[in-house]
Amino acid sequence: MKFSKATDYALHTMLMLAVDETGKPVGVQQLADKQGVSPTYLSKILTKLAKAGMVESASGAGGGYRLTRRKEDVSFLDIIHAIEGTSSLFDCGLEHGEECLIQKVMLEAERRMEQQLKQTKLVDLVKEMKVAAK
Amino acid sequence: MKFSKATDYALHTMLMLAVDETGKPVGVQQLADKQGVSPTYLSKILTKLAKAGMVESASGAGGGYRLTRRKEDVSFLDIIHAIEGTSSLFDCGLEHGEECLIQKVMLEAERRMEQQLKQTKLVDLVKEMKVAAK
DNA sequence: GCGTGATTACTCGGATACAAGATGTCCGAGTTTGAGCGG
DNA sequence: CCGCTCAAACTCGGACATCTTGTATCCGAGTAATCACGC
Repeated sequence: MKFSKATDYALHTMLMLAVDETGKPVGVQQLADKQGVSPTYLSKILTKLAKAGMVESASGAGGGYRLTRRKEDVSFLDIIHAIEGTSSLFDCGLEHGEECLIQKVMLEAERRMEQQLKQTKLVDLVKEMKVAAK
Repeated sequence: MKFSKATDYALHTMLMLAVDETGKPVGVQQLADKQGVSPTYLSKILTKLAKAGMVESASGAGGGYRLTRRKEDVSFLDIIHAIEGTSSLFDCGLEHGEECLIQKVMLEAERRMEQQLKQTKLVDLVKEMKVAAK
């Protein structure tokens, strides 16, 4: 029960893209270097983000990745769901007739966490970073 | 990023022990049957719960497990921590000078979930079950 | 009736097997940019 | 100066290799209750 490193990379990558102001695509190489990951692996993660429609790729020389959606609209939860999947964290494997009370409690707890992650957008962190940089 | 089945078993097991009124130890065999798990595996989980001090074992014939703490005092979080460990769900592997803003957001989200899990006690479910049984 | 020993019903812990998922690498193929070169 | 070709710099996707973790089983050892037997 831990978030995967892939999620870690994805979040940091998205943040880097959000910080970038140029509008030009950023190369995988560059993104990978800053995080100390191999470019090949990171490109896998980016493929997932692309399939989720959060990012688009430009191939060829000078190519790379760029956000498709506005950074005001991309939440942490979106990114996490793109990498980890959207299924709930807890499954009650038992088949005791009625609905499982334990399951209900767990889902409610999960919902609280997701609520927090959904309301935090990329732009929030970008702003914080600019403030700190002053 | 999912809760393990072991956690599922642990929660259900603890609930069964909490429901039991006799005060006599309940055998692993019996607990395992109700959940469709092998007794050997379940005993492993119970060992963890025992080390966490939530449960005590009585060996020999007629032996089994029994709660040590009052069911008013045992929260979901206690049980989950006993099985999954207490380390946080997210680690920022990067070493970017300052503290990681992403990490902060993730920890806050996790904290929300844990707060919910901490305030839900075994006794709450026991009561609900009794109401439903009427 | 009473102690003593054997049997039975349990838990305990370690060692081991197995499977799945996370992590990471390699390679071949397609695409765009830009430079070089010839007309 | 224009257009063509070619090389370089990229991404894309699949196929592997590896490592860790979760899941599960097996077995030998210890322990308590119960039963049987002999005194």
